[in-house]
Amino acid sequence: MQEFDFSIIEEEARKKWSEKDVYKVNIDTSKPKYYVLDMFPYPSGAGLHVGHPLGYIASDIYSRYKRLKGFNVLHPMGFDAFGLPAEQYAIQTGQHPAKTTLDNIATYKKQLGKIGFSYDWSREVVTSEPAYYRWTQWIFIQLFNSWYDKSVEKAKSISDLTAIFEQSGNVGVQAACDEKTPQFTAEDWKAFTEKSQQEILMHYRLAYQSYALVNWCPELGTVLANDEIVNGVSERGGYPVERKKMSQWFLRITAYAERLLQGLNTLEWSDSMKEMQRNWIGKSIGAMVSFPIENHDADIEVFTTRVDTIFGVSFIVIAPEHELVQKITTSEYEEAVLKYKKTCAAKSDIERQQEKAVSGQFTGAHVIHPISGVKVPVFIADYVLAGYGTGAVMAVPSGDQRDYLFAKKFDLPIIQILDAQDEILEEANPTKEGRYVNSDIINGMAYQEAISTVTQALEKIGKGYAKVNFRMRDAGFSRQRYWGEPFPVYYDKDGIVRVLSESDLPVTLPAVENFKPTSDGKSPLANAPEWVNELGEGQTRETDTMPAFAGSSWYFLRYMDPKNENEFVSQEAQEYWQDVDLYIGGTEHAVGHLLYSRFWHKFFKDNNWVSTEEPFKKLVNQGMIQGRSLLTKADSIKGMPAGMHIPLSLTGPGDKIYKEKLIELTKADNRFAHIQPDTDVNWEDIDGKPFISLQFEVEKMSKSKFNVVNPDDMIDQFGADTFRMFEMFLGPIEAHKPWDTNGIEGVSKFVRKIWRLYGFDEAGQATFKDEASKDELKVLHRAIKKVTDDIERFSFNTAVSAMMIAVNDLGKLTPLSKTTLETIPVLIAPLAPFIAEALWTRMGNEESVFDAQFPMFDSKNLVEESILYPISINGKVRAKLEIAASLSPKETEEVVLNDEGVQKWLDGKAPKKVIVVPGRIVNIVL
RNA sequence: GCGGAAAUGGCGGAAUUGGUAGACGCGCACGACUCAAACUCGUGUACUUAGGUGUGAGGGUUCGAUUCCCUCUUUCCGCACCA
Repeated sequence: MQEFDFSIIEEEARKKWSEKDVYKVNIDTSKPKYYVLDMFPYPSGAGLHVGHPLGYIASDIYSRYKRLKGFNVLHPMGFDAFGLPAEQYAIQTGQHPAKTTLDNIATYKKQLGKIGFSYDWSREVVTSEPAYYRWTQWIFIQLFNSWYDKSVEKAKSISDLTAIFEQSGNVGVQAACDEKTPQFTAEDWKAFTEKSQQEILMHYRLAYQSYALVNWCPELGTVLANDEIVNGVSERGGYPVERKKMSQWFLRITAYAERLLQGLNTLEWSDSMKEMQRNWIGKSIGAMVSFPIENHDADIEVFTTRVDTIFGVSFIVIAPEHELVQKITTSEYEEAVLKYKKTCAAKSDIERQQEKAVSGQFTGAHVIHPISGVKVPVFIADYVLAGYGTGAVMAVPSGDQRDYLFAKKFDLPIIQILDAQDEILEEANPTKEGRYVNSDIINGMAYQEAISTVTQALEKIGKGYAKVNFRMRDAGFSRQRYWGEPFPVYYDKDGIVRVLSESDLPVTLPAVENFKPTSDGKSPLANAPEWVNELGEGQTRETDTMPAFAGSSWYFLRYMDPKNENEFVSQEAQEYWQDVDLYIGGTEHAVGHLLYSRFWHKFFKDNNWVSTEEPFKKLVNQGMIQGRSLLTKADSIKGMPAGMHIPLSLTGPGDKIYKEKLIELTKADNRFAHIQPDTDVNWEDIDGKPFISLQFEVEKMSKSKFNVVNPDDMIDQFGADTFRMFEMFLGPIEAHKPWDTNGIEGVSKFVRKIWRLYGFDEAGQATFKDEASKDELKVLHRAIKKVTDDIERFSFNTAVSAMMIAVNDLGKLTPLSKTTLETIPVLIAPLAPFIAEALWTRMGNEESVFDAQFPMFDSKNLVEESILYPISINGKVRAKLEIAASLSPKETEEVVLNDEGVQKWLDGKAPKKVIVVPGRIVNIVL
């Protein structure tokens, strides 16, 4: 009998696949298309650990399955190669990021190759290659040359807009634009200088430049997008972030806010993922209300979702940074207001969030209630955020807890406005129930009526209107970094912003010697003056670069037509491949990449460059594979309450570490250099050899925790098929689960059992019989049904289990029939491609197993007799009993309805379906 | 605080539409092979004294609930003074 050796069959299968170019995919209109996409990785220096391939294995199983089912499957892979780590590494080592990136890509491809993925590598995309990023730059130019027409909810060319301006100015234009855009007539427009015209157009462009408060990270020397900041510090590195006013590029994603929100309803994404995007977009329906300022010719505008509570307003609060603060503060309060503003400015965002104490300052100013005419004081307080709504709120202490606390502290009136509001002596009651009281024109009304009555009253006097507000901000698109796409932009001698023409693309990154930002916050590209000035005539290039999400916002389209030099994707390729049917990746991109991609895709749709409104139909988020760390207990080492991570190799017998090994570790790892083994450590056995005991913990895999498992080691030891199936076998694809190498033996055994079913003789011939027995067919078809169902519903762990059961059962029936032996390889091919190909070849097939047809389940094989049994009650046939397909007939020999069941049934109250088991009910179809 | 997901043996987990709870694997125990061990193979393995009890806790709907509804507890994830 020929022994199973995974290294031989893997080699053999690889050779066959590459000779036959099995994974090459082309447009084929005779077959339905299916597009399976992985979130492409950032090629970091650390390489892959066992957590990374989880999603790739799942997508590979599904695309192989779809292919065997007759679909033309697009399953590409590439690299998201621009980004901060490569640049940080370059600063530290002086190595060019292009080189380290290429090295890392080579490592990744080698690792991915071992696992046996069915990628069509001829379609590989690397975002940092000029042939790719020229199209990223091209898309930027298109965004720059577009505006958003709200009247038709669609992006249009900027030349359409200038035509309108020349005709009739901007009065009738419903555009997504800067709210401070001045109004002008056609005559005004024509009289403007070109520079002024360009400045006005900046208020409309979908890619525009603006001075704005941005998130500046001094440590990284760059601006960060909102989603790159976590808890007030940078996502990468955890450095503090401050607000700074800078000239920056932005993308007008807010124009698409409503469409991005509505589109979510059409997607097969997890609820939590959609909810995260909804929260980020943050739509709230409410009203704008203007409160005229006493003794000033100005109003304070507030946004509120509860305009019905307007008669409960007892004061107004504006953010300390609000632009009216200086203007309205009376001389009496000037000093106090200034002092308060200073204490607020000194606080970082985190401090401001953690600070729960109520604080604020009266400005001395008052506003007039627009309906009741009551005089109301104006305060500043940092619980009102400058960045949301108008940076001002109307305070209703009876209905809002923050307003309530503020009113208590400053001794302001708390007005009950609804009869259902009780207990407002203790806290605010935000109810919408009951009838309004103390509320002028809406007394006695209910919520809905009150809202519309107040809104209409405000509209009539020009002091308010219904308004939808979004929390989402426009996306900052400038980074002061080297390793990113240069903008196809320059400034002419008059300082006017110009984009290059398409024929000038790509704008390639210049060679620089210093990758650090300049001390005044300019991008490292400013260190290459020749490049900056090479256009001549006093023209200078933009030195900022694009953020990491630029290249990843459209890469999935490039895979459709990766070599095209004339278009970013051809019409033909795009019309065939359409969109991504299945997208697999982590949840960390919930509001970054996945939102920006949807935004760009909608922009492309407006221009008819793509044919779908959404890029990713179905999204599956793979969970994290956690590592098992060994660490010291809380009280073992002074100053390390969280415990100290210990490499497994240094532990003694049992879960403990001896003194000499710990000293070894403190010397080898400078993170622990401060530990004094004699004084800081509570040794457990001073008499014999001192040690401290350790505990296991399940946490994220990371080098610093010594809990990383390398997939290469696993594959060398157990083979790729075993590795793939074990990763799936760990649990549901979407769950977080700990890696436990012990369990891999079970899967390894299973692979060897499959091999043994073929009973290979000395000559490598399988032994089989002519006819399949009924038992054999039953086992086989039960497996076909279960594996098919499980793969369809992404339950790959149970699909592996189903195959294990089948192989165990078939093992008892050897020798098997030829039919069975030819079916098995195709059935397991998605899960274990190498052994599948090996067995397929050994059954005498020239072509690859992936050119075969996935086996069809035939229910005839599952039962021996008829599957319908009549049931009679009182001599009358009332129903037919259907045996569940997976049950064998003998299990349903005795069918008895219990008394209550029969009675309910006779009363006509029986459920539509009842399932009966031995001695009980199985499945009654009425 | 708000939103989302979840809680099942010693462990990872299964139960697809409300129908035999604990599949499959690990671990453990016993047996076969072996001088012996490892490997491999086989058998058993939720708890429990017969009876019974069991899917985080309590209640409800149902002939029947791990599954549906209500209340609560805990864990993970996301957002967080959003007016």
